[in-house]
Amino acid sequence: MEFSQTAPIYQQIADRICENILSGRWKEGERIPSIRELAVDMEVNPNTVMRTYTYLQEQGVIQNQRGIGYFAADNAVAVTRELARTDFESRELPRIFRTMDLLGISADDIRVMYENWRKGEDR
Amino acid sequence: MEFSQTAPIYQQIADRICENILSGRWKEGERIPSIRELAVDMEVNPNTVMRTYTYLQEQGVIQNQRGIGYFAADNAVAVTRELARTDFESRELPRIFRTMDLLGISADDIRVMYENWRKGEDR
Amino acid sequence: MEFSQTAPIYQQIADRICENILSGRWKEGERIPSIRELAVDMEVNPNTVMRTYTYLQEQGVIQNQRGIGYFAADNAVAVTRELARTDFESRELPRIFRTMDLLGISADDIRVMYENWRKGEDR
Amino acid sequence: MEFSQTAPIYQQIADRICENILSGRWKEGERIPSIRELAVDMEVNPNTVMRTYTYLQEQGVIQNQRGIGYFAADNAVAVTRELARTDFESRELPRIFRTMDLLGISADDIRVMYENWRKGEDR
DNA sequence: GTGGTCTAGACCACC
DNA sequence: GTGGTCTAGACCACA
Repeated sequence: MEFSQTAPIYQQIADRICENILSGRWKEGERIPSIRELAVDMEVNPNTVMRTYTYLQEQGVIQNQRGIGYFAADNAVAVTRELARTDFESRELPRIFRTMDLLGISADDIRVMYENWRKGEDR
Repeated sequence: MEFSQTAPIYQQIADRICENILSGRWKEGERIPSIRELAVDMEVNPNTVMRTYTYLQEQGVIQNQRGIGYFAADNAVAVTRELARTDFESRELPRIFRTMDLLGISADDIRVMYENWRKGEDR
Repeated sequence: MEFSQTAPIYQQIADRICENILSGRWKEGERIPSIRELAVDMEVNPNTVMRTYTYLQEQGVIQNQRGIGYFAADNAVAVTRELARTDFESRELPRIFRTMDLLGISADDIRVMYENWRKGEDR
Repeated sequence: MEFSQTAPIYQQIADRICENILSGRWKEGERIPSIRELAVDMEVNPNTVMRTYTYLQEQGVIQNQRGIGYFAADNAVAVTRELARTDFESRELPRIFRTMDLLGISADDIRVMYENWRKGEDR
C-alpha cells in the first residue's frame, strides 16, 4: 500500500480500518486481521500496526481478546461515525472554509467537483 | 501569536504570509518585515522565520535583495493562488470527499455550513 | 573532514554525496548513512547534515523512508548528472569562457592542463 | 545591471572593472568613474562601489588621488592579468576538471563549446 | 533507532 | 542594518 508522506502511517492505517467499518465490509463484533497479517498485507512494520490497534482500541472502535485476536466493537459503526464527524467538523471544515474564502471557491464549485469525484470513483 | 500544535510553526507562518499577500495587505513588490522583526512580532526564534522565508523564496512567493531584505515577488498573488489551489485540490479535496461519502454529508450540507461560517466571521 | 572556507559546509557535503552517487560507490535505491552517522563521520553538527539531506531530497537525489532512513533515489545517477551538468553549463562555463577570452587562454591550453591534471590525480 | 545571487555584488563589479581594463576600454593611468557615478549607473548603493574600489586599490589595480578621483594604475593591465590568472588556475580550474571528470566531458567537448560561445558573443 | 522541529546564541559577509 | 551559516542541545513523533 502507498502512504502519504505528510500524515503518520499508523493514522493512515487507522483511517483505512475505519472506512472498512463504516462501509460495512467489516461487521460489528467480527474478528479483524491480526497485527501480523495486516503488517504483511500493508508492507509495514508490525509495530506500526500495533500502534494503530492500540489507538483504535483507546477510541473504542475495536477490542482485544487476549490470545484470540482483535474484534470490531459491538457499536463500532456509531463510534467511528462520531469520531470521523467530530474530526471533520472541528478540524477539517474551518480550514477548508478559510481556503475557499481566500481562493474564491464557492459552495457551488464544491458541489460540482464532488459530483465529478463520485463519478470517477469505482463504487 | 498562538500556534497550533499539529502543524510546524514555520508552516503556519508561511500560511499567514500567504494570506497577507492574497488579501492584498502586502502588495506585490513591496518589502516585507525583516526576519528579526517578524521573529520578535511572532515571538519565535529568528531561525524559524528564516526557514519560512527560505521556503517561500523557493516557491517564488518572495524574493531576497541582499543586505536589504525580503520583498513580495512581482507575481506573488498569482504564485500564491496557484500554490494554495494545487494543494487544496490535490491534497485536501480527495480526503474531504471521501469523508463526506462515508458520513453521508451532502454538498448541500456543506453549502449550509459554509454560509453559517461566513456569518460567524467578522468580515 | 576538511572544508573550504568559501562555500557553505552543507553544500560541500552535498557535492560529496553526489560524487559518491555518480561514481557508483553508493548504489541507487540503497540506504545512505543516517544523519547522525554522517554528522559524526564529517565532524559537523547533525543540523548541518540535515540541511544537506533536505536539499538533496528536494532535488530528487535522495528519498526518505520514515523512521528508517534516507535512500539514494532509484534514478539518483541520472538526476545527479542532470543537476551537475546544468549547473556546469549555465553557471560555470560562461564565466570560464569569458576569462579564457580575456586572458588569451585557448581551448588547446585547457586540454594540456586537463591532461596534466589527470596524471596528477591518483585514479 | 543584473547581478548573480551567488557572488557578492562588490566582487561582480570588480570583475566588470577588470574586464574593462583588460579589454583596453579603460586605459592605464586614466581616470575611472567616480564612486557616485558608478553607483548610479549600476543601481547600487555607493557603499558597495566603495568596497569594490577599496578592494581593487589593495590589489594595485586602481589608485586614488584625494579630492580628484580614482585612476587605473600605470601597470593595471599586468596586475589584473596576474590576478585573474592566479584565481583562474588555482581556484577555478581544479573544480572544472573534477566536474569534467565526473560528467565525462572531454577537453574536446570544451573546445567545441568554446567555439560556439565565441560565435554567440558580439565582439 | 530514525528524522523533524525549535530554541538560543554566536559569527560572518554584505549593503 | 540585513540575511546566512553553524553549533549545541533539547524535545517530539515515528518505525
